[in-house]
Amino acid sequence: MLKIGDFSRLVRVTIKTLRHYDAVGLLRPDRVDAATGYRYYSAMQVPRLQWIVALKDLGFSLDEIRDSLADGQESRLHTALLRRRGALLEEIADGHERLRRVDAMLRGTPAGVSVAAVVRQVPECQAYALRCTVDSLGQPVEALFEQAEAAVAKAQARIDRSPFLLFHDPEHRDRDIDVEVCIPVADEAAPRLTAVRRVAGASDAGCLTYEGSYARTPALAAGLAAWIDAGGYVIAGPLREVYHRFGADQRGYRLPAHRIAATPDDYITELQIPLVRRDPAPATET
Amino acid sequence: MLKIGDFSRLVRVTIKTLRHYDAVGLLRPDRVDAATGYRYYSAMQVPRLQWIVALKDLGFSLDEIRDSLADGQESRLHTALLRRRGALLEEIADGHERLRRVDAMLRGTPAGVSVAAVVRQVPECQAYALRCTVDSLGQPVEALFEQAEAAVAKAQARIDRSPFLLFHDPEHRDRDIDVEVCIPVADEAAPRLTAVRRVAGASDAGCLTYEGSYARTPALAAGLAAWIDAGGYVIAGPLREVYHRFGADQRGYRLPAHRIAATPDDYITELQIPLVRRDPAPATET
DNA sequence: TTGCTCCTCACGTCACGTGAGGTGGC
DNA sequence: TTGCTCCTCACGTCACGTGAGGTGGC
Repeated sequence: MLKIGDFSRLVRVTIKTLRHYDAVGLLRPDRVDAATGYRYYSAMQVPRLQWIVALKDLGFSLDEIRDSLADGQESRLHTALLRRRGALLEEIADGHERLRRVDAMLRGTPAGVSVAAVVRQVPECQAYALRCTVDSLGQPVEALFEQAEAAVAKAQARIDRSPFLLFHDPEHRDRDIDVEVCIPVADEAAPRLTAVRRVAGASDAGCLTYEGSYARTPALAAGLAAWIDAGGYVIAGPLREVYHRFGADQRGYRLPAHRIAATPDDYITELQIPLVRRDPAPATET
Repeated sequence: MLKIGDFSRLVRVTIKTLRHYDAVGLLRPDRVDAATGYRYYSAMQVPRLQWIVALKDLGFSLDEIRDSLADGQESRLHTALLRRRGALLEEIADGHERLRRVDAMLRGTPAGVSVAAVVRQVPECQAYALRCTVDSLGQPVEALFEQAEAAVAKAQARIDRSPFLLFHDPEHRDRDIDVEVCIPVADEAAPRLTAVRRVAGASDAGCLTYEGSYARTPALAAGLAAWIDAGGYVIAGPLREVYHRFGADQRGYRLPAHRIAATPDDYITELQIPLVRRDPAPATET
């Protein structure tokens, strides 16, 4: 019989932890003195505690450990280990993904550059999409959006996600701008619509959200371009203009109220540009 | 100006989280109505929140994020990202190590085998070591331990870790057993002693702790051998017998009281055998 | 007016760590 | 007897989530 301090030294687990395992029923002392409350452990309990420590190091919760080590449940332990194996593979993949992102951010934030735009991931989505060459960004684009919203509304495919405009033209020549109007739709609604396609996301996109009328866009787009260049990035896909909150004059759409702005001052718009690093080498070696 | 619900939808962050960020001072609303307490956000706050989300996804704590995003502290962000990069590399290495261990445990616990012994890591250590060929495990080994403990005590190098005996003989022929007596010593004490060496650890060792006299050892060692075989392991190094608590008859040693057993019934001993998997292929593919 | 949104407590989560304040055992 | 060990609350950590109970605004 070992007092808690002796057992603690033997297995190199703190007294507090042993008391906690007693409290949650994970490892009960062999005997507890009724008068003093002193806990007495047996050396026979060492293997069980070693299992607990080993499983905890693998990332199991104490509840999972209790279940896995239940008497007569060896097969549970086996399946729990298999599940954990899968989870570990995912964690490792996540780690690589984070490493990629931290490297991207290191490139995007050379010490001293102000934090105006953000590099982040933009998810892939499914959208009702109309691509067209237009001669101006005003009325023709608006007409395309009204047409698209009408089709989506008719199919009851509208979801509460912001519509956006893709600029396929790398250079904005004054005439003949190649744009694509996109309305995100629900996956299950796709069969009811023609002209639905998957719009690719971007693992790194420079993003800039602003409030107010579209008159601000050109200046902000120029600022974003400068920021991209200063951050060591190169543009890797079409610019996307995302309309988070927009004109209520377009009444044909059935939209939730929070999507509708009463005046252009209340518009909320986001510019997103897919990026890749100019120099593909990692920022620092360890 | 956006009410919290609108801002929440815009940035896809829950209202609860936004309130929490307000409470901890990470992202204060642009304006708070004094009468109603309503929070109002501006679209200008979107980039900051996107930074917060991006850094949180990388594993930063909210405190670290607040520091990293402090005005005029762009260099802090840069150094924080560099630190995080190093931490991520470590996390990935840990993930691989855990994966290796979970595979080892999957091999060590075929469904249905009872959990008597444990596969775990045994750390490397520095020890005062006397290697000798003896003709029995009784008196000659005891004499070696007394000699070693005396030397260690004289150099004041004793630390509170269990001494152990290594069996270099793969087969225990009746005569001429090649054993090594080891007393762990502190790193900084090494120069004051001759016969100190680094004793290698094992990344996977079959471990079995028991209480009582050494008469139990042969039966338990045989059981351990059977368990190893059933688990698909092969012995990969010398057996180690670790004396966690042992005879008080050896009075020459200056030991903490919890190391000394009054009777052989109170001895606590552990058998450890380095192992490798018989079949080096992973247990399961995902 | 109804229903929706917003508010502020207060408590729960997870695996313990950190005292406070008191007692048993050599 | 002193000092060491052990005990039981009770609260803190971290980043929110989950109600409870109540109110503002269209």
